[in-house]
Amino acid sequence: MGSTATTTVPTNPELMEVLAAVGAAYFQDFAAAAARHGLSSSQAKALGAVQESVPMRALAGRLGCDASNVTGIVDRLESLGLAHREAAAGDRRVKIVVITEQGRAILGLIRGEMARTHQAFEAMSDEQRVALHSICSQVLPVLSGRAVSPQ
Amino acid sequence: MGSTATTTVPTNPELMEVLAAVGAAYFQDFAAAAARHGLSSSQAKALGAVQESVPMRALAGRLGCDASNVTGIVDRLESLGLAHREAAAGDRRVKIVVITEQGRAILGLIRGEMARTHQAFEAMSDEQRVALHSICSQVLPVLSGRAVSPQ
DNA sequence: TATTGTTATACTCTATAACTATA
DNA sequence: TATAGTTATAGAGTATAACAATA
Repeated sequence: MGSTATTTVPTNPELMEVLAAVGAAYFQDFAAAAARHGLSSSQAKALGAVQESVPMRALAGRLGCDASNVTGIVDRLESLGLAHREAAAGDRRVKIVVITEQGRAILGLIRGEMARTHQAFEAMSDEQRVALHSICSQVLPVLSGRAVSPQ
Repeated sequence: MGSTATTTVPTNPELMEVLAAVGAAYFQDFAAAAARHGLSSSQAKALGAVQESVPMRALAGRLGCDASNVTGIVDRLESLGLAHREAAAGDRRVKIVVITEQGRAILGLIRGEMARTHQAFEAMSDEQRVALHSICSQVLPVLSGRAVSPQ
């Protein structure tokens, strides 16, 4: 296939539109897969963020929310046996969130069951996969505010 | 530039990771810009979804939420003078949400003030813009469940 | 004094169910 | 009977402020 039609360079608004649509669709697929395992999208997102053990405070940073919210989210993960709190070595104030084996298993299931996402990926050529990954990797530091500051 | 390093084809998990990160960063940029204008991200998303007039029920579909939520969201847009309800011609049950001039202006401001997003786009080459737009457009129908059904 | 985690509070988003007015 | 929109209700996410324990 590969159309040879006019390849006009898309404008910022055009790019924003498709990017927003793809982001929303991806998120819905994620939320639906999480819901099938009894997790809200926030809980599932948190589960993904604790694949490596992390203090409560740092987890709030990763999730982009206030630290007070993390208490409740981790409470629920803990009550479901998907993660637990451990005391930190040096500082008795901090608690470290550690994912359990069951938590890791559920996380793998959720990711594997994002059917539409996998379907979308499988519809892509190798060239497209390489291009998408490269563009996202390049754009991410700027978009997330972790770019090298200008000047 | 353009590295000639090993261009390994990324796996599904690798693609999911960068895509999720880009989507989350984009959404945060959007929510922050909306908040500067006193709108929650849901309200701003709804505002973007009514650029063309749409019945309440259809708006719920576009936002991917239950119809009962739309009442409150449109209530707030209406109280802010950003949209209003109109009676539909043929069916007296349906109400059509219409964006106001002020609503359109605020929407334009919000989109224009997504600084990180624009910064990210401006860091992209024309080739990358074309590739990203084309990939997103191709992938969107599958990801959002509007693909041609197999069989 | 500052920091970590928690609790209390309030607001928004969300889904479910029941209601109304139309069809 | 079915549909569009609303209302009531309850659960979860979120931020702010205040608190206890620790640094």
